[in-house]
Amino acid sequence: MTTYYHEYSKVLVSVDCIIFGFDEGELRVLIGKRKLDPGRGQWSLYGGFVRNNESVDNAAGRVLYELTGLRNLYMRQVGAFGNVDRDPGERVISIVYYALINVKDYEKAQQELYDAQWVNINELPQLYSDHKEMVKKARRMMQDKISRELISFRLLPKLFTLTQLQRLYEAVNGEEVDKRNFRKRIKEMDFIEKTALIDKTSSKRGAYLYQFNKNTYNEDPNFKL
Amino acid sequence: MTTYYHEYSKVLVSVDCIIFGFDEGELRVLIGKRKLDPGRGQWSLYGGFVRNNESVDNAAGRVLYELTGLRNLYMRQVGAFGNVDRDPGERVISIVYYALINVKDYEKAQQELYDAQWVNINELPQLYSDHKEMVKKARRMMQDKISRELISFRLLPKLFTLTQLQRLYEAVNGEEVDKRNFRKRIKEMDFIEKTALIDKTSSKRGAYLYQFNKNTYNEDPNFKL
DNA sequence: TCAAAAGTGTTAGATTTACACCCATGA
DNA sequence: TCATGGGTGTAAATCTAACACTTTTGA
Repeated sequence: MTTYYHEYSKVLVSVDCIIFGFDEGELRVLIGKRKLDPGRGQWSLYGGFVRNNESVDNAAGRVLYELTGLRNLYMRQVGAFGNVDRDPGERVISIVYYALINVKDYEKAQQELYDAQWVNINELPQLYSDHKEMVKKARRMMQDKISRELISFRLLPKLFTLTQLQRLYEAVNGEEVDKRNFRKRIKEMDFIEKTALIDKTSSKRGAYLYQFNKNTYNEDPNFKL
Repeated sequence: MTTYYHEYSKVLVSVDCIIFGFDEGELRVLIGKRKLDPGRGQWSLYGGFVRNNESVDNAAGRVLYELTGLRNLYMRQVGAFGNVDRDPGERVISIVYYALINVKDYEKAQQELYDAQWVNINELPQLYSDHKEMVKKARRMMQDKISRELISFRLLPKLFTLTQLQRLYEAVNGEEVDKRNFRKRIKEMDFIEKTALIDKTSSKRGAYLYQFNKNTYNEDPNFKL
């Protein structure tokens, strides 16, 4: 082992993940009860320590995989939280990520295994340490991102109705929008394609199902959901 | 010392700073030749290791102070860079910040002490490790921020001309804008105040000097420079 | 007197917002 | 038959972008 920087002290580094899901018209976050001391039993984000042989991004990917059983989730870094006393146990610098998942891809079994709960982002209980702050920052960054890049499909099933898409948009931004104006904008986006299929789960008449076409979406420079 | 997490391994954490300045119509970054091995002599950002008794933010503030002699600089976190092999010496996770400084506040003596150089952001030489990537990301974040929040005054002298402000705007965004349209927008911003003073350094006729008034600017929700 | 930067308005086009009714269906 | 969610267009208002000439003054 090299020792270039031997005079400097090392510190524990963890990753914490805000897992966003969209269900029943609500933007939700996956949280659980903390399973180790200190703070055992408190509501908390899912996290883990960064290992020697993995990048920080990979550590986050691993934690997400362990929890959800899903690989290659859409995931972005929120930033580092580094106050000296942020963790009551010992000094830990935490690097925070958010991930977007389609709740239907996430198995019940997996959820029960970790005793994970989906909670409406506006109704979060108290969370361990500075996790609430992390969620706040993640939400802001996700809002920003979702309006600039085509990522909403990560939160939706392959096929979705325009009403679902609108509700997602509203849940993310925390404000309602006009149906006609919303649909007018969507109609101009070639990468949101109407299929011939009809969904009847939420109305008697039924609503057309749409899908994203990532090929048609070539980093459209004017994209703005 | 508590030992809650004794089974997990620790790692070196550093901070690296992108210091932005604006001079002669150019957006510039402060870099220097690396003074320690490995990589001694290569162009590099300024950085330092996070100590046990300081938050990560404070570590960045300290590094900035050591280098520039200035306290309470405007500073924002860019994010964590955590690839396993990013530093050729030993594993180091780096947390990156950018800072904005008014080049006139930065003393020559201080600059010579650290052998620091202002370099046009579009003409950077090769930089140590992943520092070039850090600059790229910092620039994108700064662009975003400067158009949403009143921070440009951190890069300008107290008094400035509208042409200077426009050049700053153009240097940050990398594209020219129409003078009349720009000035029209500025005129609507109450927190940019015309003074009675005239600056004659850049033209025979002279240009009015303006100043920012932070009091008038109450987090204007519609701000968009 | 002239070169160089400062300063100043108008208009066409594009974008955004507000707004209300009919449709299809299963219960 | 009726309650429920799905679907559709137009007009006014606002915002954005393009564009050119006059002023001042030191060299």
